[in-house]
Amino acid sequence: MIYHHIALNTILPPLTYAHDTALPLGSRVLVNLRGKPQIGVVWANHVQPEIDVNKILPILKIFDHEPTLPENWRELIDFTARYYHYPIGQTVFTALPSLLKEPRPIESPESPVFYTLNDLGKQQTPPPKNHAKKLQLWQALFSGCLDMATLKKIHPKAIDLINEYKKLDWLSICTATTPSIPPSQHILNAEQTEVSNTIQSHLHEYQPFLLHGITGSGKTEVYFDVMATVLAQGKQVLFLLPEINLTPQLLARVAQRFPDVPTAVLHSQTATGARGRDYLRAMLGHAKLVIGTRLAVFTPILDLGLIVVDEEHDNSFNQDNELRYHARDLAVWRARQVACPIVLGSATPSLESWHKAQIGAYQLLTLSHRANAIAKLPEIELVDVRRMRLDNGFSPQVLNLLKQNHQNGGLSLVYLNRRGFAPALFCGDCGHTFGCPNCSAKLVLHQRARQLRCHHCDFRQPIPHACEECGNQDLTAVGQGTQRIEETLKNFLPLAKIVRVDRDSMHKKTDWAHLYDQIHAQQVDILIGTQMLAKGHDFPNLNLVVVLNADGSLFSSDFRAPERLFAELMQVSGRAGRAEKAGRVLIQTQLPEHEIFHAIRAQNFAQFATQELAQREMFGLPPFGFQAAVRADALKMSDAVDFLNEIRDVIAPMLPENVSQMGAVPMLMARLAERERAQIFIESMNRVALHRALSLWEQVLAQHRDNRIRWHIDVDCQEM
DNA sequence: ACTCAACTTTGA
DNA sequence: CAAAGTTGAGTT
Repeated sequence: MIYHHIALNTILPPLTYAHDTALPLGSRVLVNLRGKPQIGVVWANHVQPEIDVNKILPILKIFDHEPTLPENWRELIDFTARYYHYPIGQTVFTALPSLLKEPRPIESPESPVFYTLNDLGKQQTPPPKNHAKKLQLWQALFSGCLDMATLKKIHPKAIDLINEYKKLDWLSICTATTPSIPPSQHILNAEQTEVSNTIQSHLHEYQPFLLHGITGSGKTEVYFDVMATVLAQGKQVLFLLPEINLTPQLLARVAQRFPDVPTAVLHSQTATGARGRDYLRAMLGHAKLVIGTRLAVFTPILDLGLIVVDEEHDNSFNQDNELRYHARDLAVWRARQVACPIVLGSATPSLESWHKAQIGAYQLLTLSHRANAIAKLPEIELVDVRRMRLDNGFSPQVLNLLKQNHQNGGLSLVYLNRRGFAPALFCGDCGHTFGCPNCSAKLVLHQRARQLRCHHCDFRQPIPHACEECGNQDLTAVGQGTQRIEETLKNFLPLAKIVRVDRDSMHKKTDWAHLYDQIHAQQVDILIGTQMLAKGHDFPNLNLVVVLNADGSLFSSDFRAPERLFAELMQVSGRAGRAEKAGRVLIQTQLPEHEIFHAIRAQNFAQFATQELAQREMFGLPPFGFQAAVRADALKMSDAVDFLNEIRDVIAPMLPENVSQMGAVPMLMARLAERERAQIFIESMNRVALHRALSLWEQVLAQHRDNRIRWHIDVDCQEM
């Protein structure tokens, strides 16, 4: 009997099961767990059983005929589980697409077949010119080796023609091919060429690059130029991007630049079947280009030659529930594992990556000019609103400019990172504000839906007519949300076509396509939007950006708040002036003297980063020190706090040197979904020591089980 | 003797 | 974690 460790979807380490032969590691199997059949993955074989061999159950079913999950993927999972202090089995299950978690065999995708004209075929007369598509197809077969999907794109009846040519014995058929990469239509400028060449001189080794390129500097063209080389060598490329919203745009560009490259797309909204299929295509090496959001970092890839992480500073790469991982950091680990280059690109890099570039761990590459030579960086002006009477959140100056720009036929963007109508409802008599019953957040007024809503737990209630406390009927909406801004502007500029873009107005993919059509047809005068609109979108005519109420976050106690604000403001400013029209940016602020605005006005990331890193170094904060949070939640805050402090005191005497533990404190968002949350920070200048301390916490937490309290560990936590 | 929910243990 | 086992107060 051979004993195996099988990774299962539990918090337990892989469990022991028996089979009469040794099964290959990474096989999918079916085993009984507590009498119920469950899918598992073979994690080790020939193991010495640690429990009574009579209790060991047989493996019920082996999905042989299926390709096994490769060794480097299993190493990635092992590392992820270890680094983020999360059970292996559950890590496996977050890394697998649902198709592979189903207890039935999967048909692995057929090796794609490629067609090309053989010598006999090439001697034939091409189809006549009046059959344009037929001729195109013939030419494609003459010069390249293509699969059916690509051929169908050229000519919808490709199947019939191929069968006809096959009968005539004009074709040769091959099963593996390096895709043909047509030469780029786009000519890189000197700076882009230099950056691309630098990356390409490190193609077969582990080398992380931090590509710092200002907005509109053409980072994507650089990625594509390097990708072309890697793909032409037959190697695969993993391309990560922060949001699903951005995939269609990128895919369109990919389809144009790499029409013949088989591509896999992996994000949470790709359908189960398609995602499973693309996962396998990447794993078997059929898909050469693998594009996706953070979860795509777990895709097994047969022959990885390059990783690109676009907008590497973006927080969407961080998963903040269940398995709390950072896809950018795991991507760097993968690059090292397979010895390939990785390009982290951003206009406002994370201070972690910037610091690594400063100390030489990453190679810094810079794009300092806009790719479109006519496009100028926008001018950024601050509007000091401290002593100003604002009209529904607008300074007179800003309203004037919006009016002017509309009259001149320009496109404006009003940016406000707050959706809804107003962020709070306020009683003029007693000062009562309406809070969420489940969270420590104010309810946001949604005028059109006639509701108060909590943006954290989605609690909803109809708008009350009177104050809960004093019965006063005079309730006022305080502050601005995108809906209110929309209303104000519609009154102010009744002839302007105004479109609001936020989570409440954009539900479907088609909404985005529609918006793009409208903008390109110049049917929009003013866009009002949140973050959603600021990220990565390209609106050529946009020449005025207005930022309302920029500095709320500077009062926050989260040490990353300035970093986020800087990135946010650069991001949204960068939307302006992408084409020939010069761009102008106005930022309304209460804190015009704040240090951060010097760097913002100068649009100088390096200056900002230097300032900010000096601060971080002084306090031993990341990236100089390493930290993790242990969080607990309970019905009562005091239970959560006491629980954490109790465990801290148990650990204190065994704590490794140079690790420090703070006291437990309520989280910034202290109440969420009817539970109260506390956290304790564990910090060290030494990563290994920090992990030893965390393993200790894991052990002690497991011993102190208390079912009123739920807890988790968050390594390199991004939210306070 | 029996029921049900709260609490504890266990999984191979 | 989630399911099955254990316990014990409260019925019948």
